[in-house]
Amino acid sequence: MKPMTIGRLSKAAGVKVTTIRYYESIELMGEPDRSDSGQRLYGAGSVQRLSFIRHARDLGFSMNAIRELIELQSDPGEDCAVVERIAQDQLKNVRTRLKQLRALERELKRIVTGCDGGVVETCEIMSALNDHASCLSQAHERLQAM
Amino acid sequence: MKPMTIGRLSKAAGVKVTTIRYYESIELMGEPDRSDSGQRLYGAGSVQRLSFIRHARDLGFSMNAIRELIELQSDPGEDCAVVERIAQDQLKNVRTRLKQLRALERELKRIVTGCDGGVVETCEIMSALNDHASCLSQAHERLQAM
DNA sequence: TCTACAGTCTACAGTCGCTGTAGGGGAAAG
DNA sequence: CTTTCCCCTACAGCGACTGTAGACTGTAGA
Repeated sequence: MKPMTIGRLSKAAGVKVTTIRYYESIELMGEPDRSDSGQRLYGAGSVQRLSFIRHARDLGFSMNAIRELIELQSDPGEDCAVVERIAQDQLKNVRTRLKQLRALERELKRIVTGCDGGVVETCEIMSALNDHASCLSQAHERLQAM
Repeated sequence: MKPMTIGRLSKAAGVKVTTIRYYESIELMGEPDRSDSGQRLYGAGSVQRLSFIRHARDLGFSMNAIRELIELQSDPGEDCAVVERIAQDQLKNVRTRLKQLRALERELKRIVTGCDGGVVETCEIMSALNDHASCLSQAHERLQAM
């Protein structure tokens, strides 16, 4: 039950010290108590919250989504349809991204396979990059991070 | 054969004006000629180079990889093994990411399916985020953009 | 008690690949 | 000539952190 320093919290929750301070700065974590010398002191609740954040990040949720989820957590009586909506949205994002990446993989494989040695001038990969209006770019599906 | 302004180049290559200027600033495009009033003037070669960059970006290559590829282009006699290596690396990146995303999708689907209405307090999604040391986080495969 | 070293603090810059904004000047069309 | 668009520079901002600098604190061994 004794409070822990940021380093111990970091180990307990598997989140880097700098990241914890960052979460505090964007108000995802509340301001912790401080020791006389100004060091942050955390209780067990902080481990719980950080773990929650980490799990959600592991599942690809954005910070905004996580913020929403945390707010919902403090409203335990609320209908969980909102939670489900957020999770469904995330699942949709992942599936969209999967589709893009699969197209990417096909195209890259095709291009790489076309190369059978030689010099840069005649390299099929280079030609593909130069000339080929690939299905990807035609579809205007620019690669973007999630 | 007459030179074009940045706006025309933008349309010809399918790359935004601001992005072209950005590419110039990071020295991916050389400095173009200028009109008397200081407007950038481009020739056909610039369309070619921008298309190259765009195709490569569409395939998810990083700017650094593209920079390497462009340097290789000006060395047409070089062995294209380097080109192949870069492309293979990219394919490997894509496949790694695909694996991560597929794991993500499975996990998200599992979690979402567990929720069958009710209030936030008892919501299975929330419990999963709170308590579940998911296979994803165990594997320390943090989601990261490509 | 001294010393060494690990941990903590703040504040700010950098990452990537752009995008957006502010505040101006120049060029083409009616 | 006026309107409307295009172009210019310079800089801030995005997301989700990470890294750096320089100072202070806490702890363990000699």
